[in-house]
Amino acid sequence: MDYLKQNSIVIEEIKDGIILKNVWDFNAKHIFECGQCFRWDKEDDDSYTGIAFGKVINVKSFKNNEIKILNTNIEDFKRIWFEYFDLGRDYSRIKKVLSADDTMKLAIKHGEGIRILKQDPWETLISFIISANNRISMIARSINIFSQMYGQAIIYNGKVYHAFPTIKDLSDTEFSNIRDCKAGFRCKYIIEAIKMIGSGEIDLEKIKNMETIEAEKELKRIPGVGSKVANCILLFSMQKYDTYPVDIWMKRVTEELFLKRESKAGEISDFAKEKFNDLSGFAQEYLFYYARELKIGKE
DNA sequence: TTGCAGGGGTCAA
DNA sequence: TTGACCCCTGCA
Repeated sequence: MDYLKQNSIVIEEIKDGIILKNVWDFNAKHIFECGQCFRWDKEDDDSYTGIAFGKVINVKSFKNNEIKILNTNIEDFKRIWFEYFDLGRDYSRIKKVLSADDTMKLAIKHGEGIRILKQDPWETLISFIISANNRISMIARSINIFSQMYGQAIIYNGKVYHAFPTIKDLSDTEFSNIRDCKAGFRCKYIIEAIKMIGSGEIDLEKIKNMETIEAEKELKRIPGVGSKVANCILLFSMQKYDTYPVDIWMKRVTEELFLKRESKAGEISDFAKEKFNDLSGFAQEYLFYYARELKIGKE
């Protein structure tokens, strides 16, 4: 099953942006705070301003299934944001299937508006290398500094933002001051990753077209990329929904809600594969958000 | 004020 | 299987 659906979204152009109507299963807070992305900041009006694919936009979701996106137009929506927000997928159906399990039903209730973004694989790779044994606020900060150092400046509302640097932006860089981005021991991994992608030794587009198992193996050739980071890249930027990234939170929540015992990382991903199959990635996101909201497993 | 644990893992021994 | 690893925050 592919869970795709006929799109019934109505697009209306307004001054500085667009309004989308008939958008189901979309909650900005759930989407931007479920751990999949690091470049979206909450504003005072509960909207989120973020940077992706070299653009800055502001997104606000409303209870009546309307979404307002500022600093964009219909053309960019069709070209970039429709796919980025995975608007062609029927999350209602996914939730219905997963809700056959009572525990999942409860978790989904907390994050009912989660959607898995289709992010840029290159940016996702570097971002999740930085995420290893790190805190969210620190990860976001490092990515921001890294972007300021090497990425293109974008002005929006009188404020300067920086696009995540493309591999081209980095081609002649020395990286003598890479440590300024405060990524600590991960800096050496970042440099190695840049070299491997830049030289073509690793081809992310090719990996995206591989089967999940092969793709994970290939990603793990990059230093700083282990199982968890590889699975995040696969899920958040390569549409491999049969993945179940296991970090400390997923270990806690899976043990507490399903396995009812201590277990190893391998056991947890085996369990997920068995139980959720090709919806593992979606289940993972609902559970992750639920676990963090309720601090499950953390005494 | 200082000191120490620990955080959305990975690597090397 | 285990400890080190940058950097920073929270808390004693």
